[in-house]
Amino acid sequence: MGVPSKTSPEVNRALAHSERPFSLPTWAEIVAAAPRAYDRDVEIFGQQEPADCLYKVVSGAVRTCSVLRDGRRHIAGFYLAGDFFGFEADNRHALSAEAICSSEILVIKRSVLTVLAEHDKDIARRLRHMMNGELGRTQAYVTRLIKTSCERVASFLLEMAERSPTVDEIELPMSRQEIGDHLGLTLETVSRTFSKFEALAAIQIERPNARNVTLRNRAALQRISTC
Amino acid sequence: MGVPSKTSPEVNRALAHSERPFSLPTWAEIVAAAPRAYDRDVEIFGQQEPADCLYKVVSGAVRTCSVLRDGRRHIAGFYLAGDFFGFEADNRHALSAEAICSSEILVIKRSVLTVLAEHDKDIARRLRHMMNGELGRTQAYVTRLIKTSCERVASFLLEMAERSPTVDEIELPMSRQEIGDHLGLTLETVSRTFSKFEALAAIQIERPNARNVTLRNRAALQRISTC
DNA sequence: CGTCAGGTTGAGCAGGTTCAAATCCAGTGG
DNA sequence: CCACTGGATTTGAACCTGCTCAACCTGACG
Repeated sequence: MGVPSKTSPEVNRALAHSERPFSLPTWAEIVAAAPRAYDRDVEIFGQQEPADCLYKVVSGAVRTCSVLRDGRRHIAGFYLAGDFFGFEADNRHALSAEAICSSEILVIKRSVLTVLAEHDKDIARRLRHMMNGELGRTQAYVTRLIKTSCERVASFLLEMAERSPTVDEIELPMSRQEIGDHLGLTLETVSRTFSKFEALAAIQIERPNARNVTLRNRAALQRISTC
Repeated sequence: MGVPSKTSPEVNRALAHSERPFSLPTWAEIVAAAPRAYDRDVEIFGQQEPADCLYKVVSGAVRTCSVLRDGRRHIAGFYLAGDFFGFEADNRHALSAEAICSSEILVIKRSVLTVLAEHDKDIARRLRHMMNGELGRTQAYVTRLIKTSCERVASFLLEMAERSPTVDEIELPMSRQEIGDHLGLTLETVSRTFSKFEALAAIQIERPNARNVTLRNRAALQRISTC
Protein backbone atom coordinates (compact mmCIF):
# COMPACT_ATOMS: atom_id res chain seq x y z
CA MET A 1 0.00 0.00 0.00
CA GLY A 2 3.07 2.26 0.15
CA VAL A 3 2.67 5.28 -2.08
CA PRO A 4 6.17 5.23 -3.65
CA SER A 5 6.02 1.60 -4.82
CA LYS A 6 3.27 1.32 -7.47
CA THR A 7 2.33 4.76 -8.68
CA SER A 8 0.98 6.00 -11.97
CA PRO A 9 2.71 8.73 -13.99
CA GLU A 10 0.02 11.15 -12.88
CA VAL A 11 0.76 10.58 -9.23
CA ASN A 12 4.48 10.96 -9.76
CA ARG A 13 3.88 14.23 -11.49
CA ALA A 14 1.71 15.35 -8.59
CA LEU A 15 4.28 14.21 -6.03
CA ALA A 16 7.07 15.98 -7.85
CA HIS A 17 5.45 19.20 -6.75
CA SER A 18 4.96 18.24 -3.16
CA GLU A 19 7.99 20.18 -1.98
CA ARG A 20 6.34 23.28 -3.40
CA PRO A 21 2.98 22.73 -1.77
CA PHE A 22 1.24 25.68 -3.37
CA SER A 23 1.81 24.35 -6.86
CA LEU A 24 -0.26 21.19 -6.26
CA PRO A 25 -3.34 21.42 -8.46
CA THR A 26 -6.38 22.78 -6.67
CA TRP A 27 -9.90 21.50 -7.03
CA ALA A 28 -10.77 24.39 -9.30
CA GLU A 29 -7.89 23.48 -11.58
CA ILE A 30 -8.87 19.83 -11.70
CA VAL A 31 -12.44 20.46 -12.76
CA ALA A 32 -11.30 23.01 -15.34
CA ALA A 33 -9.52 20.34 -17.38
CA ALA A 34 -10.66 19.48 -20.89
CA PRO A 35 -13.63 17.11 -21.07
CA ARG A 36 -14.08 14.21 -23.48
CA ALA A 37 -17.03 14.02 -25.86
CA TYR A 38 -19.33 11.00 -25.97
CA ASP A 39 -22.11 10.42 -28.46
CA ARG A 40 -25.49 9.08 -27.55
CA ASP A 41 -25.49 5.49 -26.18
CA VAL A 42 -21.69 5.31 -26.16
CA GLU A 43 -20.23 3.49 -23.18
CA ILE A 44 -18.09 5.56 -20.82
CA PHE A 45 -17.03 2.61 -18.71
CA GLY A 46 -18.20 -0.99 -18.58
CA GLN A 47 -19.22 -3.43 -15.90
CA GLN A 48 -16.23 -5.21 -14.33
CA GLU A 49 -13.75 -2.70 -15.69
CA PRO A 50 -11.23 -1.36 -13.15
CA ALA A 51 -12.69 1.67 -11.37
CA ASP A 52 -9.70 3.97 -11.56
CA CYS A 53 -11.40 7.19 -12.55
CA LEU A 54 -14.04 9.55 -11.30
CA TYR A 55 -16.24 11.41 -13.79
CA LYS A 56 -18.05 14.71 -13.99
CA VAL A 57 -20.82 15.55 -16.44
CA VAL A 58 -19.90 18.89 -18.00
CA SER A 59 -22.84 18.86 -20.40
CA GLY A 60 -25.38 16.25 -21.46
CA ALA A 61 -26.61 13.35 -19.36
CA VAL A 62 -25.39 9.91 -18.30
CA ARG A 63 -26.99 6.71 -17.03
CA THR A 64 -25.33 4.02 -14.94
CA CYS A 65 -26.78 0.58 -15.44
CA SER A 66 -26.44 -3.13 -15.09
CA VAL A 67 -27.86 -5.75 -17.41
CA LEU A 68 -29.41 -8.85 -15.87
CA ARG A 69 -28.94 -12.27 -17.35
CA ASP A 70 -32.39 -12.36 -18.91
CA GLY A 71 -31.79 -9.10 -20.73
CA ARG A 72 -33.63 -6.75 -18.39
CA ARG A 73 -31.73 -3.55 -17.85
CA HIS A 74 -31.61 -1.78 -14.54
CA ILE A 75 -30.69 1.89 -14.60
CA ALA A 76 -29.22 2.66 -11.20
CA GLY A 77 -28.98 6.39 -11.69
CA PHE A 78 -29.10 9.41 -13.96
CA TYR A 79 -26.41 12.09 -13.88
CA LEU A 80 -26.98 15.58 -15.25
CA ALA A 81 -24.64 18.50 -15.96
CA GLY A 82 -22.58 19.21 -12.86
CA ASP A 83 -22.99 15.74 -11.32
CA PHE A 84 -20.15 13.42 -10.47
CA PHE A 85 -20.38 9.69 -11.05
CA GLY A 86 -18.22 6.59 -10.96
CA PHE A 87 -18.14 6.07 -7.18
CA GLU A 88 -17.88 2.37 -6.59
CA ALA A 89 -17.66 0.07 -3.63
CA ASP A 90 -15.06 -2.12 -5.23
CA ASN A 91 -11.96 -1.63 -7.35
CA ARG A 92 -14.08 -2.68 -10.29
CA HIS A 93 -17.20 -1.03 -11.61
CA ALA A 94 -20.34 -2.91 -10.64
CA LEU A 95 -22.24 -0.76 -13.11
CA SER A 96 -21.57 0.49 -16.61
CA ALA A 97 -22.04 4.12 -17.62
CA GLU A 98 -23.38 5.35 -20.95
CA ALA A 99 -24.17 8.74 -22.44
CA ILE A 100 -27.90 9.34 -22.80
CA CYS A 101 -27.31 12.07 -25.36
CA SER A 102 -24.21 13.78 -26.76
CA SER A 103 -22.26 14.68 -23.64
CA GLU A 104 -19.00 16.15 -22.46
CA ILE A 105 -17.45 14.23 -19.61
CA LEU A 106 -14.53 15.21 -17.44
CA VAL A 107 -12.38 12.24 -16.47
CA ILE A 108 -10.34 12.44 -13.26
CA LYS A 109 -7.79 9.82 -12.26
CA ARG A 110 -8.69 8.40 -8.90
CA SER A 111 -5.02 7.90 -7.98
CA VAL A 112 -4.40 11.62 -8.40
CA LEU A 113 -7.34 12.47 -6.18
CA THR A 114 -6.16 10.09 -3.48
CA VAL A 115 -2.76 11.70 -3.31
CA LEU A 116 -4.15 15.22 -3.47
CA ALA A 117 -6.68 14.48 -0.74
CA GLU A 118 -3.84 13.62 1.61
CA HIS A 119 -2.32 17.06 1.14
CA ASP A 120 -5.43 19.14 0.61
CA LYS A 121 -8.17 19.00 3.21
CA ASP A 122 -10.51 20.88 0.91
CA ILE A 123 -10.32 18.15 -1.70
CA ALA A 124 -10.66 15.43 0.92
CA ARG A 125 -13.74 17.16 2.25
CA ARG A 126 -15.25 17.48 -1.24
CA LEU A 127 -14.66 13.80 -1.94
CA ARG A 128 -16.28 12.75 1.32
CA HIS A 129 -19.16 15.08 0.62
CA MET A 130 -19.77 13.67 -2.85
CA MET A 131 -19.58 10.12 -1.53
CA ASN A 132 -22.08 11.02 1.19
CA GLY A 133 -24.37 12.60 -1.36
CA GLU A 134 -24.24 9.48 -3.50
CA LEU A 135 -25.16 7.31 -0.53
CA GLY A 136 -28.01 9.65 0.40
CA ARG A 137 -29.43 9.73 -3.12
CA THR A 138 -29.21 5.95 -3.34
CA GLN A 139 -31.14 5.64 -0.07
CA ALA A 140 -33.81 8.05 -1.30
CA TYR A 141 -34.01 5.99 -4.50
CA VAL A 142 -34.51 2.82 -2.49
CA THR A 143 -37.42 4.42 -0.64
CA ARG A 144 -38.91 5.31 -4.01
CA LEU A 145 -38.74 1.72 -5.28
CA ILE A 146 -40.94 0.18 -2.60
CA LYS A 147 -43.86 2.41 -3.54
CA THR A 148 -46.61 2.24 -6.17
CA SER A 149 -46.14 3.35 -9.77
CA CYS A 150 -47.82 6.74 -9.23
CA GLU A 151 -45.69 7.48 -6.20
CA ARG A 152 -42.52 6.48 -8.03
CA VAL A 153 -43.21 8.63 -11.05
CA ALA A 154 -44.32 11.63 -8.97
CA SER A 155 -41.26 11.54 -6.77
CA PHE A 156 -39.05 11.01 -9.83
CA LEU A 157 -40.49 14.13 -11.48
CA LEU A 158 -39.99 16.13 -8.30
CA GLU A 159 -36.38 15.01 -8.03
CA MET A 160 -35.69 15.85 -11.66
CA ALA A 161 -37.24 19.29 -11.16
CA GLU A 162 -35.05 19.74 -8.08
CA ARG A 163 -31.95 18.94 -10.11
CA SER A 164 -32.95 20.94 -13.18
CA PRO A 165 -31.52 24.37 -13.86
CA THR A 166 -35.02 25.78 -14.45
CA VAL A 167 -37.66 25.79 -11.75
CA ASP A 168 -40.78 24.18 -13.16
CA GLU A 169 -39.90 23.32 -16.73
CA ILE A 170 -38.00 20.07 -16.98
CA GLU A 171 -36.23 18.85 -20.07
CA LEU A 172 -35.99 15.12 -19.52
CA PRO A 173 -33.00 13.81 -21.46
CA MET A 174 -34.15 10.20 -21.12
CA SER A 175 -36.87 8.17 -22.85
CA ARG A 176 -39.92 6.61 -21.21
CA GLN A 177 -38.17 3.27 -21.52
CA GLU A 178 -35.19 4.57 -19.55
CA ILE A 179 -37.42 6.05 -16.86
CA GLY A 180 -39.15 2.69 -16.61
CA ASP A 181 -35.86 0.80 -16.33
CA HIS A 182 -34.91 3.18 -13.55
CA LEU A 183 -38.18 2.99 -11.60
CA GLY A 184 -38.82 -0.70 -12.10
CA LEU A 185 -41.82 -0.09 -14.36
CA THR A 186 -42.61 -0.70 -18.02
CA LEU A 187 -42.50 2.17 -20.48
CA GLU A 188 -46.27 1.84 -20.94
CA THR A 189 -46.91 2.35 -17.24
CA VAL A 190 -44.65 5.40 -17.21
CA SER A 191 -46.47 6.87 -20.20
CA ARG A 192 -49.90 6.14 -18.71
CA THR A 193 -48.89 7.72 -15.40
CA PHE A 194 -47.63 10.83 -17.17
CA SER A 195 -50.97 11.07 -19.00
CA LYS A 196 -52.83 10.57 -15.74
CA PHE A 197 -50.89 13.39 -14.06
CA GLU A 198 -51.63 15.61 -17.02
CA ALA A 199 -55.34 14.79 -16.74
CA LEU A 200 -55.12 15.76 -13.07
CA ALA A 201 -53.52 19.08 -14.12
CA ALA A 202 -50.49 18.25 -12.01
CA ILE A 203 -48.15 18.47 -15.00
CA GLN A 204 -48.25 19.56 -18.60
CA ILE A 205 -46.50 17.65 -21.34
CA GLU A 206 -45.21 20.16 -23.88
CA ARG A 207 -45.70 18.40 -27.18
CA PRO A 208 -44.58 17.67 -29.80
CA ASN A 209 -41.48 16.86 -27.74
CA ALA A 210 -43.00 14.74 -24.98
CA ARG A 211 -39.82 15.04 -22.93
CA ASN A 212 -40.48 18.64 -21.99
CA VAL A 213 -42.61 18.62 -18.89
CA THR A 214 -43.92 21.56 -16.87
CA LEU A 215 -44.92 21.11 -13.25
CA ARG A 216 -48.34 22.73 -12.84
CA ASN A 217 -49.17 21.62 -9.32
CA ARG A 218 -46.18 20.71 -7.20
CA ALA A 219 -48.28 20.25 -4.06
CA ALA A 220 -50.38 17.61 -5.79
CA LEU A 221 -47.27 15.72 -6.89
CA GLN A 222 -45.86 15.88 -3.38
CA ARG A 223 -49.12 14.54 -1.99
CA ILE A 224 -49.07 11.68 -4.49
CA SER A 225 -45.39 10.87 -3.95
CA THR A 226 -45.41 10.69 -0.18
CA CYS A 227 -48.87 9.29 0.51
CA MET B 1 -14.07 23.76 11.10
CA GLY B 2 -10.97 24.27 13.25
CA VAL B 3 -10.37 21.32 15.51
CA PRO B 4 -9.49 23.22 18.70
CA SER B 5 -12.64 25.37 18.74
CA LYS B 6 -15.64 23.10 19.29
CA THR B 7 -14.47 19.72 20.49
CA SER B 8 -16.14 17.11 22.63
CA PRO B 9 -14.49 15.76 25.81
CA GLU B 10 -13.69 12.58 23.92
CA VAL B 11 -11.72 14.43 21.29
CA ASN B 12 -9.85 16.47 23.88
CA ARG B 13 -8.90 13.28 25.62
CA ALA B 14 -7.68 11.84 22.35
CA LEU B 15 -5.78 15.00 21.48
CA ALA B 16 -4.16 15.11 24.93
CA HIS B 17 -2.21 12.06 23.88
CA SER B 18 -1.16 13.34 20.53
CA GLU B 19 2.31 14.28 21.68
CA ARG B 20 2.82 10.64 22.54
CA PRO B 21 1.61 9.30 19.20
CA PHE B 22 1.71 5.64 20.12
CA SER B 23 -0.80 6.09 22.93
CA LEU B 24 -3.58 7.23 20.58
CA PRO B 25 -6.25 4.56 20.72
CA THR B 26 -5.92 2.01 17.94
CA TRP B 27 -8.80 0.51 16.01
CA ALA B 28 -8.55 -2.65 18.08
CA GLU B 29 -8.89 -0.63 21.26
CA ILE B 30 -11.89 1.28 19.97
CA VAL B 31 -13.88 -1.78 19.05
CA ALA B 32 -12.97 -3.44 22.36
CA ALA B 33 -14.91 -0.83 24.35
CA ALA B 34 -17.96 -1.80 26.39
CA PRO B 35 -21.16 -2.13 24.35
CA ARG B 36 -24.62 -0.96 25.40
CA ALA B 37 -27.55 -3.35 25.71
CA TYR B 38 -30.82 -2.78 23.85
CA ASP B 39 -33.98 -4.82 24.26
CA ARG B 40 -36.12 -5.92 21.37
CA ASP B 41 -37.79 -3.06 19.43
CA VAL B 42 -35.93 -0.39 21.40
CA GLU B 43 -34.81 2.58 19.33
CA ILE B 44 -31.05 3.10 19.06
CA PHE B 45 -31.36 6.39 17.22
CA GLY B 46 -34.31 8.18 15.65
CA GLN B 47 -35.03 9.86 12.33
CA GLN B 48 -33.84 13.48 12.26
CA GLU B 49 -31.60 13.04 15.29
CA PRO B 50 -28.06 14.38 14.88
CA ALA B 51 -25.82 11.71 13.37
CA ASP B 52 -22.83 12.04 15.68
CA CYS B 53 -22.09 8.38 16.32
CA LEU B 54 -21.20 5.24 14.44
CA TYR B 55 -22.43 1.88 15.72
CA LYS B 56 -21.27 -1.72 15.70
CA VAL B 57 -23.45 -4.74 16.37
CA VAL B 58 -21.57 -6.85 18.94
CA SER B 59 -24.40 -9.35 19.30
CA GLY B 60 -28.02 -9.47 18.19
CA ALA B 61 -29.47 -7.72 15.14
CA VAL B 62 -30.58 -4.24 14.12
CA ARG B 63 -32.86 -2.76 11.49
CA THR B 64 -32.70 0.75 10.04
CA CYS B 65 -36.01 2.08 8.86
CA SER B 66 -38.13 5.03 7.90
CA VAL B 67 -41.86 5.38 8.41
CA LEU B 68 -43.93 6.88 5.61
CA ARG B 69 -46.75 9.26 6.28
CA ASP B 70 -49.45 6.66 5.66
CA GLY B 71 -47.91 4.32 8.23
CA ARG B 72 -46.04 2.02 5.89
CA ARG B 73 -42.63 1.13 7.21
CA HIS B 74 -39.60 0.74 5.01
CA ILE B 75 -36.70 -1.26 6.40
CA ALA B 76 -33.63 -0.02 4.60
CA GLY B 77 -31.25 -2.59 6.01
CA PHE B 78 -30.51 -5.35 8.49
CA TYR B 79 -27.29 -5.42 10.49
CA LEU B 80 -25.98 -8.59 12.12
CA ALA B 81 -23.20 -9.25 14.64
CA GLY B 82 -20.00 -7.64 13.40
CA ASP B 83 -21.71 -5.11 11.12
CA PHE B 84 -21.33 -1.36 11.41
CA PHE B 85 -24.25 0.99 10.89
CA GLY B 86 -25.17 4.64 11.25
CA PHE B 87 -23.47 5.94 8.08
CA GLU B 88 -25.49 8.88 6.89
CA ALA B 89 -25.33 11.36 4.07
CA ASP B 90 -26.33 14.26 6.23
CA ASN B 91 -25.53 15.48 9.74
CA ARG B 92 -28.89 14.10 10.74
CA HIS B 93 -30.09 10.54 10.53
CA ALA B 94 -32.46 10.00 7.61
CA LEU B 95 -33.33 6.61 9.09
CA SER B 96 -34.01 5.36 12.57
CA ALA B 97 -32.36 2.24 14.01
CA GLU B 98 -34.01 -0.30 16.27
CA ALA B 99 -32.94 -3.57 17.87
CA ILE B 100 -34.66 -6.57 16.28
CA CYS B 101 -33.90 -8.71 19.31
CA SER B 102 -31.89 -8.18 22.51
CA SER B 103 -28.62 -6.78 21.23
CA GLU B 104 -25.32 -5.38 22.39
CA ILE B 105 -24.28 -2.30 20.46
CA LEU B 106 -20.95 -0.54 20.50
CA VAL B 107 -21.31 3.23 20.17
CA ILE B 108 -18.40 5.20 18.70
CA LYS B 109 -18.29 8.98 18.66
CA ARG B 110 -17.90 10.20 15.11
CA SER B 111 -15.84 13.20 16.25
CA VAL B 112 -13.27 10.86 17.79
CA LEU B 113 -13.03 8.84 14.59
CA THR B 114 -12.55 11.96 12.50
CA VAL B 115 -9.61 13.10 14.60
CA LEU B 116 -8.09 9.64 14.79
CA ALA B 117 -8.43 9.14 11.06
CA GLU B 118 -6.26 12.19 10.49
CA HIS B 119 -3.44 10.64 12.50
CA ASP B 120 -3.95 6.98 11.73
CA LYS B 121 -4.09 5.89 8.10
CA ASP B 122 -5.28 2.44 9.13
CA ILE B 123 -8.39 3.90 10.73
CA ALA B 124 -8.99 6.21 7.78
CA ARG B 125 -8.72 3.24 5.45
CA ARG B 126 -11.14 1.19 7.53
CA LEU B 127 -13.68 4.02 7.55
CA ARG B 128 -13.47 4.46 3.80
CA HIS B 129 -13.77 0.71 3.34
CA MET B 130 -16.89 0.50 5.52
CA MET B 131 -18.47 3.43 3.70
CA ASN B 132 -17.70 1.76 0.37
CA GLY B 133 -19.21 -1.48 1.58
CA GLU B 134 -22.36 0.31 2.65
CA LEU B 135 -22.69 1.92 -0.78
CA GLY B 136 -22.11 -1.42 -2.50
CA ARG B 137 -24.68 -3.25 -0.38
CA THR B 138 -27.21 -0.48 -0.99
CA GLN B 139 -26.66 -0.78 -4.74
CA ALA B 140 -27.11 -4.55 -4.61
CA TYR B 141 -30.28 -3.99 -2.60
CA VAL B 142 -31.58 -1.60 -5.26
CA THR B 143 -31.03 -4.22 -7.94
CA ARG B 144 -33.01 -6.66 -5.79
CA LEU B 145 -35.99 -4.31 -5.51
CA ILE B 146 -36.74 -4.05 -9.22
CA LYS B 147 -37.26 -7.81 -9.52
CA THR B 148 -40.19 -10.15 -8.89
CA SER B 149 -41.13 -11.48 -5.47
CA CYS B 150 -39.44 -14.86 -6.00
CA GLU B 151 -36.24 -13.22 -7.15
CA ARG B 152 -36.24 -10.82 -4.21
CA VAL B 153 -36.76 -13.54 -1.62
CA ALA B 154 -34.21 -15.89 -3.18
CA SER B 155 -31.53 -13.25 -3.35
CA PHE B 156 -32.37 -12.13 0.17
CA LEU B 157 -31.89 -15.66 1.47
CA LEU B 158 -28.59 -15.99 -0.36
CA GLU B 159 -27.35 -12.72 1.09
CA MET B 160 -28.37 -13.71 4.60
CA ALA B 161 -26.59 -17.05 4.18
CA GLU B 162 -23.51 -15.18 2.98
CA ARG B 163 -23.53 -13.03 6.09
CA SER B 164 -24.35 -15.84 8.51
CA PRO B 165 -21.67 -17.46 10.64
CA THR B 166 -22.84 -20.93 9.59
CA VAL B 167 -22.77 -22.07 5.99
CA ASP B 168 -26.21 -23.36 5.06
CA GLU B 169 -28.24 -23.02 8.23
CA ILE B 170 -29.57 -19.51 8.67
CA GLU B 171 -31.14 -18.21 11.83
CA LEU B 172 -33.21 -15.29 10.64
CA PRO B 173 -33.57 -12.82 13.51
CA MET B 174 -36.41 -10.97 11.77
CA SER B 175 -40.09 -11.76 11.25
CA ARG B 176 -41.84 -12.33 7.91
CA GLN B 177 -43.34 -8.87 8.31
CA GLU B 178 -39.88 -7.33 8.62
CA ILE B 179 -38.59 -9.22 5.59
CA GLY B 180 -41.62 -7.94 3.68
CA ASP B 181 -41.03 -4.36 4.77
CA HIS B 182 -37.46 -4.74 3.57
CA LEU B 183 -38.24 -6.34 0.20
CA GLY B 184 -41.32 -4.27 -0.59
CA LEU B 185 -43.63 -7.28 -0.24
CA THR B 186 -46.40 -8.25 2.15
CA LEU B 187 -45.73 -10.78 4.89
CA GLU B 188 -48.15 -13.18 3.15
CA THR B 189 -46.16 -13.08 -0.07
CA VAL B 190 -42.94 -13.69 1.85
CA SER B 191 -44.49 -16.66 3.64
CA ARG B 192 -45.92 -18.08 0.43
CA THR B 193 -42.59 -17.73 -1.34
CA PHE B 194 -40.79 -19.50 1.50
CA SER B 195 -43.32 -22.33 1.24
CA LYS B 196 -42.88 -22.46 -2.51
CA PHE B 197 -39.10 -22.73 -2.19
CA GLU B 198 -39.58 -25.50 0.36
CA ALA B 199 -41.89 -27.34 -2.04
CA LEU B 200 -39.16 -27.01 -4.69
CA ALA B 201 -36.68 -28.52 -2.18
CA ALA B 202 -34.55 -25.39 -2.46
CA ILE B 203 -34.79 -24.70 1.25
CA GLN B 204 -36.03 -26.40 4.39
CA ILE B 205 -37.90 -24.52 7.09
CA GLU B 206 -36.95 -26.02 10.44
CA ARG B 207 -40.19 -25.85 12.40
CA PRO B 208 -41.56 -25.17 14.89
CA ASN B 209 -39.32 -22.09 14.76
CA ALA B 210 -39.98 -20.99 11.19
CA ARG B 211 -37.03 -18.60 11.32
CA ASN B 212 -34.48 -21.36 11.08
CA VAL B 213 -33.93 -22.02 7.42
CA THR B 214 -31.57 -24.49 5.78
CA LEU B 215 -30.43 -23.98 2.20
CA ARG B 216 -30.87 -27.30 0.40
CA ASN B 217 -30.17 -26.22 -3.17
CA ARG B 218 -28.10 -23.08 -3.49
CA ALA B 219 -27.84 -23.41 -7.26
CA ALA B 220 -31.62 -23.38 -7.61
CA LEU B 221 -31.86 -20.25 -5.49
CA GLN B 222 -29.17 -18.56 -7.55
CA ARG B 223 -30.98 -19.48 -10.73
CA ILE B 224 -34.20 -18.02 -9.35
CA SER B 225 -32.58 -14.88 -8.01
CA THR B 226 -30.67 -13.87 -11.11
CA CYS B 227 -33.00 -14.95 -13.87
C1' DC C 1 -57.22 -22.59 30.04
C1' DG C 2 -57.70 -18.44 27.27
C1' DT C 3 -55.16 -15.12 24.94
C1' DC C 4 -51.92 -13.27 21.92
C1' DA C 5 -48.27 -12.98 18.47
C1' DG C 6 -46.31 -15.08 14.53
C1' DG C 7 -46.98 -17.93 10.73
C1' DT C 8 -49.51 -20.42 6.94
C1' DT C 9 -53.00 -20.88 3.53
C1' DG C 10 -57.17 -19.69 0.67
C1' DA C 11 -60.27 -16.70 -2.37
C1' DG C 12 -61.16 -12.58 -4.72
C1' DC C 13 -59.48 -8.21 -6.33
C1' DA C 14 -56.50 -4.57 -8.42
C1' DG C 15 -52.51 -2.59 -10.19
C1' DG C 16 -49.06 -3.39 -13.68
C1' DT C 17 -47.52 -6.19 -17.38
C1' DT C 18 -47.93 -7.97 -21.91
C1' DC C 19 -49.28 -7.83 -26.45
C1' DA C 20 -51.10 -5.16 -30.03
C1' DA C 21 -52.40 -1.24 -32.75
C1' DA C 22 -52.48 3.64 -33.81
C1' DT C 23 -50.18 8.15 -33.84
C1' DC C 24 -46.66 11.40 -34.27
C1' DC C 25 -42.39 13.15 -35.61
C1' DA C 26 -37.39 13.31 -37.58
C1' DG C 27 -34.65 11.97 -40.97
C1' DT C 28 -33.83 10.09 -45.70
C1' DG C 29 -33.98 9.50 -50.42
C1' DG C 30 -36.43 9.98 -54.71
C1' DC D 1 -41.83 18.61 -52.24
C1' DC D 2 -43.48 14.31 -50.75
C1' DA D 3 -43.57 9.52 -49.64
C1' DC D 4 -41.28 6.26 -46.76
C1' DT D 5 -39.07 4.48 -42.73
C1' DG D 6 -37.91 3.87 -37.92
C1' DG D 7 -37.98 5.34 -33.24
C1' DA D 8 -40.66 7.11 -29.54
C1' DT D 9 -45.01 7.68 -27.47
C1' DT D 10 -49.81 6.85 -26.46
C1' DT D 11 -53.75 4.05 -25.80
C1' DG D 12 -56.59 -0.23 -25.55
C1' DA D 13 -57.66 -5.02 -23.86
C1' DA D 14 -56.57 -9.36 -21.67
C1' DC D 15 -53.89 -11.51 -18.38
C1' DC D 16 -51.19 -12.42 -14.16
C1' DT D 17 -48.59 -11.35 -10.09
C1' DG D 18 -48.89 -9.77 -5.69
C1' DC D 19 -52.20 -7.43 -2.41
C1' DT D 20 -56.25 -7.57 0.70
C1' DC D 21 -59.13 -9.73 3.71
C1' DA D 22 -60.06 -13.66 6.23
C1' DA D 23 -59.69 -18.13 8.47
C1' DC D 24 -56.89 -21.25 10.82
C1' DC D 25 -52.85 -23.24 13.25
C1' DT D 26 -49.15 -23.35 16.56
C1' DG D 27 -46.45 -22.32 20.65
C1' DA D 28 -45.55 -19.08 24.57
C1' DC D 29 -47.15 -17.05 28.52
C1' DG D 30 -50.07 -15.15 32.09
